[in-house]
Amino acid sequence: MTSSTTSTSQDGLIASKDAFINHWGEMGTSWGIPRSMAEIHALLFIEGRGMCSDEVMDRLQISRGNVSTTLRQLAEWGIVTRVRQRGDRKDYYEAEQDVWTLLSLIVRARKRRELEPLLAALADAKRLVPQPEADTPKAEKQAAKAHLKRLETMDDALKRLDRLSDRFIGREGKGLDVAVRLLASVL
Amino acid sequence: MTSSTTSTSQDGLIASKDAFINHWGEMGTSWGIPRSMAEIHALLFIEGRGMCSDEVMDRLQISRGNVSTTLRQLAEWGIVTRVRQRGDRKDYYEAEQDVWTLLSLIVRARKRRELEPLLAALADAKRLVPQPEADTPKAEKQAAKAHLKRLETMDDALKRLDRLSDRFIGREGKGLDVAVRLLASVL
DNA sequence: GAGCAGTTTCAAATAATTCTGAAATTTCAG
DNA sequence: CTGAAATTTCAGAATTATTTGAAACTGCTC
Repeated sequence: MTSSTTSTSQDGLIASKDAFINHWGEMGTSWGIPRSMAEIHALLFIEGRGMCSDEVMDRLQISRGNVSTTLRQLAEWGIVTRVRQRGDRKDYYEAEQDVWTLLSLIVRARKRRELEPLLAALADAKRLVPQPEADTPKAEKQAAKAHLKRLETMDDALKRLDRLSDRFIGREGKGLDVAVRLLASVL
Repeated sequence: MTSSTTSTSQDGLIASKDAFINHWGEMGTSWGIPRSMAEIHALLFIEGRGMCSDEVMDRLQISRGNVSTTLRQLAEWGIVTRVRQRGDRKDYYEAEQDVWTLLSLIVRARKRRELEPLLAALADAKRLVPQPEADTPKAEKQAAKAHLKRLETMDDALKRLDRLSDRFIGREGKGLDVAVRLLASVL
C-alpha cells in the first residue's frame, strides 16, 4: 500500500482544507474576486508553506496560465510572497499568515484600485456643476446647490475613510488589529 | 423652444449627475454589485427625491423588469425606501441620504449574506479536522494541530469583525460615523 | 366583474468575466 | 552558445452573471 492510498487522518485534514478552500473561493466571487484567485490564496494560506505552480495546478485543477497570472497578481498585492530555493529553478509562493496583515493588504489593494479612482471621479463631478450666473433662475440655483451638497457629503465621507485606511495600513499591518481592539473596547 | 430643448445650467447639472451615476456604477461592478443596481441607487441618491420605476427606466435606459427587481432588492436592504403617494397608484422610491447610515446598511446586508455563512463554513471546517488517535503518527498530529490553529486564527478575526459590525450597525446608523471619528482622533 | 395601471416573474438573450492551453519567451546550467 | 525547465502571454473557449421583454399577475376604480 502506497502512501497515496493509505487511509489515515490525512483524509480528514484534506477534507477540512478543501472545505476552507471552497468556501473562501465562494466568498471571493461575491466580492468580485475570481474564484480561482480566492482558491489559490486559500490553498497557500491553509497549507502555510511555499508551493510551486505545479503543485497548485494539480491540487486545484486550475490551468497553468491561470495559476501563473493569479500568483503574480497576488504577489503584486503583497498577499503572497515569491520565494526561491537554492538549486531549484522553480518559484515558490507563500501566503501572508497574519490575518490582520492580510486584511490590511487587501484594504490597501482595493483602496488603490477603487477608492482613489472614485475620489477622482467625484472631483470631476463637482467640477461639472454649473456656476450660477446673474440670470440663473432661482430654482436652478437651488438645485445646483443641493446637488453639490450631496456630492460633497459623499466626498467627505469617502475621504475620511481614505485617510483612515492610510493610517492603519501604515504600521506594518498591525494598525488594523489595534483599531479593531480599540473599537471593541470603546464602542 | 420647449423646456426640453432649452439650454440652461440644467445641462451641466445633468452632466454632473451622469458622471456620478456612471462612476458609482463602475465601482459597483468591482465590488460584485450589478452595474444597473449601483446605477439605480446612484440616481436615487443624487436626485434626492422619490422616483417611480418609469422615470428610472427612462433616465437610465434599463428594462422594466430589471428596475422592478433591483428596486425591491434595494428596499430589502434598507438602502432605499418605498413611498406611496395619495391618489397615485405608482410606487415611488427614495434613497437613504445620510452617507454613514448608507454605509452601515451596506455593511449589514453584506454581513448577513456573506460573513455569517463564512463563519458557519469555518465551523464546519473545524469539525472536519481529525481527532488524533493513540496510533496517529506524530507528524500527522502536528499537521492537524497547525491546520486547526490557522482555522481558529481566521475564525477569531472574522468573529471579531462580526461583533464589531453589530455594534456600529446598531445605533441607528450613527455608529459608523462615531467609530470613524473616534479612530481618526486616536490612531 | 371588466378594464386598466402598475408590478412582478422568469425563460431566453446578451454581455462580461474568467479560464484554458499551446506557443512564445525567459532563465539558467553546463 | 545550447537546450531543458520554468514561466508568461493571450486569443479563443467556456462559464457565469446580468439584462431584457413579454406574459402573468395584482389590485384598484368604475
